[in-house]
Amino acid sequence: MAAADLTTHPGHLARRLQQAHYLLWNTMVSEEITSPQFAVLNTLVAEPGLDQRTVGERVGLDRSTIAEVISRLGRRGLLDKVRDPEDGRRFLLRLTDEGLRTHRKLTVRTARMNQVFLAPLTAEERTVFFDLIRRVSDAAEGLRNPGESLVAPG
Amino acid sequence: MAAADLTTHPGHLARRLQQAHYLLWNTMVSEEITSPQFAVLNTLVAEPGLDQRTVGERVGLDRSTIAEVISRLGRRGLLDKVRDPEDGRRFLLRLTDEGLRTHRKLTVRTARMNQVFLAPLTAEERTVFFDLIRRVSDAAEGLRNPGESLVAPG
DNA sequence: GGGTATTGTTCAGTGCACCGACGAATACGA
DNA sequence: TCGTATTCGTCGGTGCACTGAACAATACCC
Repeated sequence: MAAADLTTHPGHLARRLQQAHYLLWNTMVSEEITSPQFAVLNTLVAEPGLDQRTVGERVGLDRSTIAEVISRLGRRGLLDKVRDPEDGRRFLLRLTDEGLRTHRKLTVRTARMNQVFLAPLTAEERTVFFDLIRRVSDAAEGLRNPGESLVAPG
Repeated sequence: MAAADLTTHPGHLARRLQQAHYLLWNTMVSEEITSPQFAVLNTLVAEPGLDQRTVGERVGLDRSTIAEVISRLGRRGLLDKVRDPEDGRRFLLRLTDEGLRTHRKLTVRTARMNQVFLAPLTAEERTVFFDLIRRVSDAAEGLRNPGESLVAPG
């Protein structure tokens, strides 16, 4: 059987896109704080006091991964975890002052980086770019829990 | 400072897209062979006897990562490494019969998976989707080695 | 109120992905 | 030809990402 052309394989393209982003992030935004870590900071700016699982849901990370990311942010002193007094299973998360400062600083740099990253595209193309990726991702995500947002199951 | 909207951040979208793909791959293609591993098999079908670094270049992986991927494929008996008699630094890579069989089987499944993954998009949208992602990735990759493919430096 | 189910977190295991440093082999230049 | 530079592969370290299993706390139902 002949070899396939990887440039028409969305998975391959998705990986390359993420690598390209990773690279640019490292040079233009931060070598310490990663993009997923920034996503967590950003979520906690919008909604302070969320529990760990919900933060993971917001940024699209599973339980194990979000636990590690949060542990790193905690070690760096960017957020605090406290047990929820109303539900002993949860930890409530809140940014420290240092965490807020870091978020503010990185927000500026991230905006600059996105400009560079998207520079090859026109304004209309960027809109299409976002729309197409979101539609594909959402559809695949929907295949994960069949019937999740449909009528109540049997 | 207000929190940013992650749905307009290409890095966040790229990560989500790759996760969605990873998920679908796992359920529709293989739980043992991953997408990067398939990319390596595919490259060696097209160009048997490549050395490790070149394979990495073809699929977009750095030396460390490609070494691990190839080591796993070797452990599974899907490829062989032999020292290049003409250049003792290199290992030449070649698929085993088992590797060829695996590639053939996964090629079929991968095509099916891509159909499902891209189902939300029309034929024209898929073309645009590929084009936009490639342009952004290529441009970012180009920022990595400034002047690499330009006129001779200095 | 007590047993069962669910939920939040953690842990172990696997795999991708990067960087920087190292050793071995080769290529090049004085 | 000899020394330096480059190149290929490896190794150690960090971080993301998933699964499955374990554990504790809570919720629910008889």
